[in-house]
Amino acid sequence: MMLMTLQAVDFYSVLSHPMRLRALILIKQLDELCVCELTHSLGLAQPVISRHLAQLKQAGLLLSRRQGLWIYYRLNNDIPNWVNDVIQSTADGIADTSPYKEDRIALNTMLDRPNQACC
Amino acid sequence: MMLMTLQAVDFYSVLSHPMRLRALILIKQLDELCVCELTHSLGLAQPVISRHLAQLKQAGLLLSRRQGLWIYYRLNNDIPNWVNDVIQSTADGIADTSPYKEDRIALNTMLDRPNQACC
DNA sequence: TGTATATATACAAAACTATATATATAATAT
DNA sequence: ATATTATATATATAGTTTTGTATATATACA
Repeated sequence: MMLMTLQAVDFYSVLSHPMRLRALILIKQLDELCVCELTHSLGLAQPVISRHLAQLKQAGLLLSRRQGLWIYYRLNNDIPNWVNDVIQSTADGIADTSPYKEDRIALNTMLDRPNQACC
Repeated sequence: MMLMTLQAVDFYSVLSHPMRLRALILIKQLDELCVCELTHSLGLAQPVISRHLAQLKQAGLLLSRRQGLWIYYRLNNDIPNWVNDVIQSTADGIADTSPYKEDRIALNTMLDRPNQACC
């Protein structure tokens, strides 16, 4: 598998939008989320989140897979080490602050998550 | 000294411009640089670099001091730990690649740097 | 097949960001 | 004082990014 060449400035640019940063932090914590879960957690219209996820994917930070009707997004691990370190430090630094903490809570209060064991 | 409250998304935003990232990486390596040294190294018009430096300073990443006619910019150390880690990882990851490497070379070939011992 | 659901994309409008140019400020030197 | 140099800021313009709305695609299921 070929290592992604990710320019530093493209990395910073793609995370310079509040919703993209929130999506990345949430996905990092939950491993994999579908578009509807992100739409619910972040309170965004569907085309908006789809476009932001497309940008994160195109930058090389996310990968996606389809499962039935749902498309699941997860972190790409095939990124330069320094990018991985930066994402880790950022998540460690901010995941328990607002609005990232509340995004996790919003996800947990989502009633009809696909593929979640009920009760 | 009061710890800077720096929002993650503002941090990513301010580094999402190629010239601001280059300026930060160069300043981190050289400890302190004046506007004319940055103008020379990055090949920018003076008002352009001044405005970018103002943005880095306003975000809390840089501090400045005047010495005679020159204004010197340096890293602010009074930033959240995770921000410091992110800057360190980024610098370690990219400082020896283009165009950051060449920026250092351009600085070294600057003939009339202020306050540099001659020969 | 047709209908429903999840997601993606196109396109125009709105919001935001960066730049060029001119001018202002602040220190120094004569 | 006046002139010079380094830097900062204002303003108009140009360029880029984001959004709302509508539409397209892909799968599931009757």
